[in-house]
Amino acid sequence: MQWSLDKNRPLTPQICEQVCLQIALGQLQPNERLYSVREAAIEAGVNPNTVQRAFELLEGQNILYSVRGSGWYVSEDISAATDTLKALWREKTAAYFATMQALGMTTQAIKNFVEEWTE
Amino acid sequence: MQWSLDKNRPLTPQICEQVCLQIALGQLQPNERLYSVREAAIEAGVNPNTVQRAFELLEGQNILYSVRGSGWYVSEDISAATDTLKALWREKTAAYFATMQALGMTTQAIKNFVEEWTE
DNA sequence: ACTATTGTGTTAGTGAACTAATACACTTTT
DNA sequence: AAAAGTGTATTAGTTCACTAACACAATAGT
Repeated sequence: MQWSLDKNRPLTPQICEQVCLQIALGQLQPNERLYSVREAAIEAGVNPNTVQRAFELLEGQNILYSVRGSGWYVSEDISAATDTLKALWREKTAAYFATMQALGMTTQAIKNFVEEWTE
Repeated sequence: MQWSLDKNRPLTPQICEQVCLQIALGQLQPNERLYSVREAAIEAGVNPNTVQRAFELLEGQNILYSVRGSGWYVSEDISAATDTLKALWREKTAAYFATMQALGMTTQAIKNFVEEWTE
């Protein structure tokens, strides 16, 4: 899997998010083995400890599980991953609205601004 | 002026943004004197050095100017402040779109999601 | 003139989030 | 059995953003 990490934001949550997304998109199947902590760290250009921490967080959410000496695997039930992804959408959007309101925009003004957005 | 600062984000840019907004809203008039660095620091619950750094950044953008021994003042021409505010809107929105796309959403999906948003 | 208040500069300390470098135990492969 | 690869744990170092505590110079109010 390929990583696109923003060096200016905390890496650990970014890794969590991208693994969640790959699972939700079906590009990582239930019980499929991930790259090892060391491999993924090299691939993502990040320290192995950071990957380890991210995977442990995902384990706590029942999105991954580990087998000592063998590797990390996608959980049998991927609903935790999709739920987390949806929660992230809401979270990021709420934060965006809060930020824009702090910059003097009303809810309706934000909606109009987004509607007219072209990238 | 009253401050609403999010402890979890860098304080300096937040201070800059809020001063910009107050100027753009006309609640700080051209050549009006701000609270002193020390006063503002107490008011915002922040270290004086942080306020100092924020004001210096705003000075570099021609939004504020300082008079040694006297205080900080709003620039005669407030267009820099309103320009900065609009730039911030674009910047935050671009970042939001980038984040949501990294979480698997298309541009159109984001627009729909925002349209239906209720807080 | 005196004093308080101002902007300004410097140095040191803190916490979070990583990086770096190991070491150890367990599996898998050979 | 041996070697290589794995998860896991620990300790130390780094960077960034901010806090903390001053010191100094210029202005304003008395």
